[in-house]
Amino acid sequence: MSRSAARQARRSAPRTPPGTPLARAFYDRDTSVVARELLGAVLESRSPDGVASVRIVETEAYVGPHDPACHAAAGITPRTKYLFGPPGIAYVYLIYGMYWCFNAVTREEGLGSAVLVRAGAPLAGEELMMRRRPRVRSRVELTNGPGKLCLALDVGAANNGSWLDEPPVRILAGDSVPDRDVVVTPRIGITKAADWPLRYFIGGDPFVSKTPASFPRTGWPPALRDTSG
DNA sequence: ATCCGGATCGCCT
DNA sequence: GGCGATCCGGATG
Repeated sequence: MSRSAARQARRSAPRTPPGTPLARAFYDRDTSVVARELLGAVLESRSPDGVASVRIVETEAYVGPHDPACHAAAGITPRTKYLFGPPGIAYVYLIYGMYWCFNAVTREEGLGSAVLVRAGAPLAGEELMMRRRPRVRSRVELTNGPGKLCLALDVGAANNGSWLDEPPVRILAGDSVPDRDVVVTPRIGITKAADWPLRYFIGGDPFVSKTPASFPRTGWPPALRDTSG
């Protein structure tokens, strides 16, 4: 192991063992860091129909009231109530009157910041997810978007405000994704703060919702480059 | 491959 | 009255 690799390993010190829920303290940190570190984690939903889970491959950070694209910028409403709740709960909201979007609330209670989970790769319960999305023809359409993900996992209003370390919807530690595989770009589908680079995805993963024709392999954090050696 | 409109609810001006 | 952190189906190069 090289000197820099050893440094790297030490910096990412106490990893949660794969398959165990991420601790509530995991979410009580800078929202962009949480967004980055949720890549590779497992989003799992349990229902009477069975268990379904995905490996998270795409996230976006919505960093608080100073972020014009964040729902927190409009203040507390019945709809955004849980966005302002404690870190480690779900914020699930209805978009376009029709689809649900799933977020993990971050940082301190009352700030109003969260990570949108935009896409995942099926791990368990793929048949169940297919049954929930009968019109889907190809495998990637199952979970390659925030609304699709919620349909496949049956995430909706009932999960709003619930803790993410407890069923029915949990986030579990998964494999760690190396910086060289992480791509950072502006968030998509928004018009305000459209150039803020707060979207994170695993480069080349087929389940990413929209992959640019070419994207920088900047890794993460963008400024960190190993110049030793 | 890309563009467009429709569906439909919460909250804004 | 309008605009979304979207998805789907249909029309068009």
